[in-house]
Amino acid sequence: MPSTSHSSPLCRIGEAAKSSGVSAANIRFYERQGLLKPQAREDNDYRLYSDADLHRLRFIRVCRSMDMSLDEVRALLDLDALQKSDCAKARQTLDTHVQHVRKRLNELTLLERELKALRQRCDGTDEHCHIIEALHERADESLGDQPARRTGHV
Amino acid sequence: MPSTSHSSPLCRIGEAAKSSGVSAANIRFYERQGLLKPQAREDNDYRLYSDADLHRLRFIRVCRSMDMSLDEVRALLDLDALQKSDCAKARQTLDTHVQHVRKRLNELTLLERELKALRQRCDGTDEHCHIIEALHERADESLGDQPARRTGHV
DNA sequence: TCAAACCCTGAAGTCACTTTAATGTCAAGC
DNA sequence: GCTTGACATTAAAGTGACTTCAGGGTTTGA
Repeated sequence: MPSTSHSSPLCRIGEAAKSSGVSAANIRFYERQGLLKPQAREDNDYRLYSDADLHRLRFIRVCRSMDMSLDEVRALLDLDALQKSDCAKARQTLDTHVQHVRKRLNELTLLERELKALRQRCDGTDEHCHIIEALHERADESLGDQPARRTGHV
Repeated sequence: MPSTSHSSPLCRIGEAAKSSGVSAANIRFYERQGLLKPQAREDNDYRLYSDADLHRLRFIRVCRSMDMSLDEVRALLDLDALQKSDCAKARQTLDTHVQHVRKRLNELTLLERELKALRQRCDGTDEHCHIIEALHERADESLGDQPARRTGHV
């Protein structure tokens, strides 16, 4: 039992995981990353989370669900802790992030168009596979152009 | 007079990198992953790539630029090597991939909308930062809903 | 009493790379 | 002959955001 006192709503990591939608392993990971510390530990070293902790955890999850990097989330949390609510910085963080998302969105839109075109070249009516064929053609075409690599982010 | 000898024009890794847009370190990485082997080695152990190798490398790059995983690329290369041109499997690989891309595209479209809305809540005219405020609200709202995690792919 | 379900830690695995470190090769210039 | 610099080699570690595993300890309920 975490605590017999009804006025302290502390919960263990499993409960925290369930209520936040973040896995226990992930919560521990966030702790190692310095994003979240349980308010207390039981005698047996079990982590105990307060409502404020759970809120912070959900805050992190909301940001992550918006594809912000942990560094961006950290920035917002720190900003928030300053209590100054430095609006300019928060807006900048968000603007930068929106740009990332938009860039990736454009890339994917173009990509979907390409894949659709590629897919249409082979509808099964032909003996020969035009998809692999088309990829070979592209490999030949791409003799001189740019790398066009992914960032891994967004 | 053009040479009648059909000696293949082999190049070293730096040249291969330049001509394919894939970094030398990345080419070595692909080799470790079993995707590409240089046709030969010099006496000093320098890798030597043939035109066919370079084509294969560009094939890989084209697939990667379409966000296929290395496993998907491997599948296509293997399929191609079978010479059977198993169209059904190629189509399946592509269809699965298209689905990934589309899913991610939808996610990002919704995300952009959310971020725009979030961004609009704070235009600097107010003292208090509504962005962080809004994130806190969302954290409160999200008490009961699903994790909504990313796959890391696409 | 005992098994299932929970918790702990540290370490390794994932993906697609990049970076670093330490070493080897080779042509050009002094 | 010697140095400089651009290339090449390897193994190993770092990246981000986690997950999974190994090997324990603790709690809970039948």
